[in-house]
Amino acid sequence: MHASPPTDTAPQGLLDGLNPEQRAAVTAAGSALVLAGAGSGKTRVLTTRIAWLIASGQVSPWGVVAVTFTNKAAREMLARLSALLPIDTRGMWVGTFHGLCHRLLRLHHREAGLPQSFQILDAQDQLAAIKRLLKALDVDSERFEPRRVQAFVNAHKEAGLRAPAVEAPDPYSQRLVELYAEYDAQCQREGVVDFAELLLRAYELLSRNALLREHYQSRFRHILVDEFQDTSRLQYRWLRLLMGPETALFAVGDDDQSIYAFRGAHVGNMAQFLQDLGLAEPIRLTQNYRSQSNILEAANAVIRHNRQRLGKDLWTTAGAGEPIRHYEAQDDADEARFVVELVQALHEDGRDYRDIAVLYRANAQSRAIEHALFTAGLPYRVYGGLRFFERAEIKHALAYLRLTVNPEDDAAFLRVVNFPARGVGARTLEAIDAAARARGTSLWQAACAMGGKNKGLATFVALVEDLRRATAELPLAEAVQTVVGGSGLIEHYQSERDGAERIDNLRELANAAAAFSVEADSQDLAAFLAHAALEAGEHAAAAHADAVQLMTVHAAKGLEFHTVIITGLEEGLFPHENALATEGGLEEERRLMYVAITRARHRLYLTHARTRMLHGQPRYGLPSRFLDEIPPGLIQSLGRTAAHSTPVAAPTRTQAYPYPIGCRVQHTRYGEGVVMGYQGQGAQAEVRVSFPRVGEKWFILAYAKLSPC
DNA sequence: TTTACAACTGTTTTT
DNA sequence: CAGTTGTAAA
Repeated sequence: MHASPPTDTAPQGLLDGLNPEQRAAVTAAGSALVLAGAGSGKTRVLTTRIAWLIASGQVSPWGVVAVTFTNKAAREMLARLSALLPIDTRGMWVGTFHGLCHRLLRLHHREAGLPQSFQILDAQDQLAAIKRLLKALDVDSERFEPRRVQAFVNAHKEAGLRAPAVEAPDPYSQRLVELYAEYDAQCQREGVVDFAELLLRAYELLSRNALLREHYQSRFRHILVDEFQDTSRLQYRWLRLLMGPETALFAVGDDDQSIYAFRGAHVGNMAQFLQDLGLAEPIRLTQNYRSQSNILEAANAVIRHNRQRLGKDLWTTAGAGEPIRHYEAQDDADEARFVVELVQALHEDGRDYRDIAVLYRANAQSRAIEHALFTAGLPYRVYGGLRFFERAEIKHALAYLRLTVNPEDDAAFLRVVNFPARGVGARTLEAIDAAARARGTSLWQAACAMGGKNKGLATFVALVEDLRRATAELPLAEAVQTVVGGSGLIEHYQSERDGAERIDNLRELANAAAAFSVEADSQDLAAFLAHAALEAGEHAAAAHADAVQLMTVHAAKGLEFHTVIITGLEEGLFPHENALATEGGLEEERRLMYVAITRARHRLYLTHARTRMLHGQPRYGLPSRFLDEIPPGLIQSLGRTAAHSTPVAAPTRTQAYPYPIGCRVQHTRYGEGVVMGYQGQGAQAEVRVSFPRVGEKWFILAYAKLSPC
């Protein structure tokens, strides 16, 4: 069980190639805080330290906890670790906060007051559960918007507060607190747990159960945390609970990359940590191994505008590199066209598509760029958006699966009791609900009791029982296949216009289950369902294909690319207007910009559009202040002409429309109006005109008798 | 009960 | 503009 005694050579070899600061961090005795700038080799330090601790016999793999922020980072850490050391990493506690808390709760579900096969609600499920609750309690969902209730519940759980502990100064908050309590009661009844609950429940489990706490405290000798600046107060308190007198906490973070305050991240944890453990100074890693110095200087210059920081400047031995290039686009379509032409030009120079990332502040911005790349025939891959396990058809299939594990799962029941439609409508549902309420049972039990009354309902009950029986003894992948096949979902989507992709996804679900059972060495359906909720599924198609990478700045954190294009640099968009209204919002937006810039190794392009379509309306934005914060000497401006001098004519290029947007035109019937936009090509092309009295109208360009004024 | 369509509304970032 | 919600008709 214990690691072999230290050998002189093995641990030393691990330190080869590290700079003095990195080495100090890896070998630090006891607890330490590492302030690791972007591209300073933070992940390497973290994994090397674990390897070094194990190889030098200071700890066994069994005594290590490593917490990361994303599943991807956890996987990467395990992969690097097993490359450094010949150990079996499967028993190690490496994962996200949510993943580790989930593990803890599964192991000790009884002590945590949860049923053995408790299920996890993702954000979508949680919202649905709240809507259902509001309806059941007959709450005016205009006054108590479901999203707001959800935010209220999550914010307080993340602060470690249960409903009775929440202060409610006014009647409105009082009602919210009541709803919080009701929501928790409903979850408890149904045996489900939301994301925030995973953390809070795990925290409470350890804080209330001294025996359990002491067990883990003496077991875990080294706790390592990645992206420490993104931990919440509760997460930090959880870590502290896990620490015994002999436990060392090694936290790596960068306050300049703290971009999740909106979700409860508390940068103050870094200072708190120093204070709690009596540490004087963090270990600073400031040498950057990623970017050319022009890029680094731009990043340093931007982040220097923030007041709230621990302070550090990145440096590099790399050369200045190319200037940063800035393009001012006419509108979002022009911006997208610039991206297309740039990608084509870079590719002709021999650059792989996968080396190029297009970043944006908000997901909605991807559409225009995707459209342009698609029509130009360029390969691209979009990160984020709807993930595999979040797709409606997958959630339906998962609901059937959940019912085979636990038919009392009301949320799953409601999701599929009438999907595909089998004649169980609102009325029947009301009756089931009333019966369940009267007898204090789950919807499923009520449905079973009144089975014969409604033919569709009886079919459904029989179906779920059949599936349950049929899958009881099957290995995971086959069970999934059986349920998907028996659910009738495939037949349903076959009759739908664009159901083909959905059917493909349903088939893919069985593959995902097979992959899971190999990877996790488990045939447990409940575990697979938890995996689906916790890891919404990167596993999208062709991760390794050569394609331009499209993602939000948030999603780009931790990644790096040869070339980065940051789009939408307009006031109101980046920095986002909503952020400007909140305390400290601007500084967080600036950190976001800092993260975006530091993703680039060699080339950085910045674009902004003078007008951008938003909610179907044009919007005018001034260039982002972040552009002004970059020293002018580092930036080269690309004029419109320069961009268009690229010989490749993008096939996306909007055809010549007769009147520019904003042009005043005369219509024979409605009089004078203003051209707002166009749609379609050739003979079907339509024009949208806004008239003072009648509002906006669409006309077929070829027929509308318009003349310029 | 289901379907079709009109009206309305809201849009930051996510484990 | 798109996704959701509500109302009317089949």
